[in-house]
Formats: sequence, structure tokens, C-alpha cells
Amino acid sequence: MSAIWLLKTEPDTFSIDDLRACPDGTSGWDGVRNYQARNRLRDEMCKGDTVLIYHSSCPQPAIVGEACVVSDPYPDPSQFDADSAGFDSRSSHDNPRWYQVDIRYVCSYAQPLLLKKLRQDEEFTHMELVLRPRLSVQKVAEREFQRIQQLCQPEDTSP
DNA sequence: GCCAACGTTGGC
DNA sequence: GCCAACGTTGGC
Repeated sequence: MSAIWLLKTEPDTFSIDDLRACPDGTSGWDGVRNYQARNRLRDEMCKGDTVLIYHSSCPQPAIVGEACVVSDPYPDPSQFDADSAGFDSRSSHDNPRWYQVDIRYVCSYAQPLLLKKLRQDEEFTHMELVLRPRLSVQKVAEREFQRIQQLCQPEDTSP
């Protein structure tokens, strides 16, 4: 049974449309620099898992669509690049500190689920997005996922 | 290992 | 831009 995750991104930096526009709709999800998020990504994410994309720090924070995990976790290359914002001098190739997976675009929602609306729905009272909003790699329960799809009318908008 | 200082996140 | 929440750092 594959898991369902929610990944947060700032659309000004990397939006779901940017993901869609990548070759094969696929991109490495780099830049995770929080240990709890890293542990989940490195130790629990599996190829084939479902991903919800959430846009944060923007006028309309919302769950905007779906992607899927298409690689096993591997070291985030930006941690080794001194010119990258993700550079971490404490990392080495023998002992990498930060990990990422590749994800592929699946669909955008006809009606993104605004955070404002999500907070009003009893189904989401115990969702991590509500209880621990700062964690950037979140778990989503099957029930929550079904309710999200019900509200958002997923459309196949593959490139 | 404690804890104060500091930095970051992200909704509003 | 403000500020609350919370993660990280580093002196002791």
C-alpha cells in the first residue's frame, strides 16, 4: 500500500506549473533542510507514493494538484555545490546530510483546496497541515485524500 | 544537557 | 510588514 504525502512549495520559486513544464513533468524535489522532513523523505518515501502539492507563502495558500514519487531517495546534489543556496559545508559525499526524491506531475485541481476552506471542513481537523503547518513533508491519511479529491475535481491535464 | 539568543516559516 | 510558532545554534 503506497503512502500519500503533501509537499509544500512557494509558487514564486517552484510552482506546480513549473513542475508540469519540466521534461517528462519530472523534477528533483531538492532543498529540504529540516531534519524531520528529511527523515521522512529519506526513510519512508517510496517510488509510487502519491504526492499532493501545496502552495505556501502566496495570496491563496492551497492544495493545488497531484504528483507521484518516481525515484528512490538519493542525496540532494545542491548540498555539495558551494555556489548553491542549498550548500551545506557539513555534508560530504560519504556522509550526505540532505536527501531528495524525483516527482512527476500528475494533475492540477480544477478547484484548488484553499487553506481557508480546508480549515472549515471537519474532515481535516486532525490533518498535519492544520496541526503542524511548518513541516514541509507531511503525511496525508487515505480518508483525507479521498475528501480532497471529492472537493477538488481532479482533471487529467497531463502535458 | 539546558536554555537563551537567534533565524526561519508562513498566514494574515 | 507583522508576528507567533518553532527549529537551530552554541555557551556554559
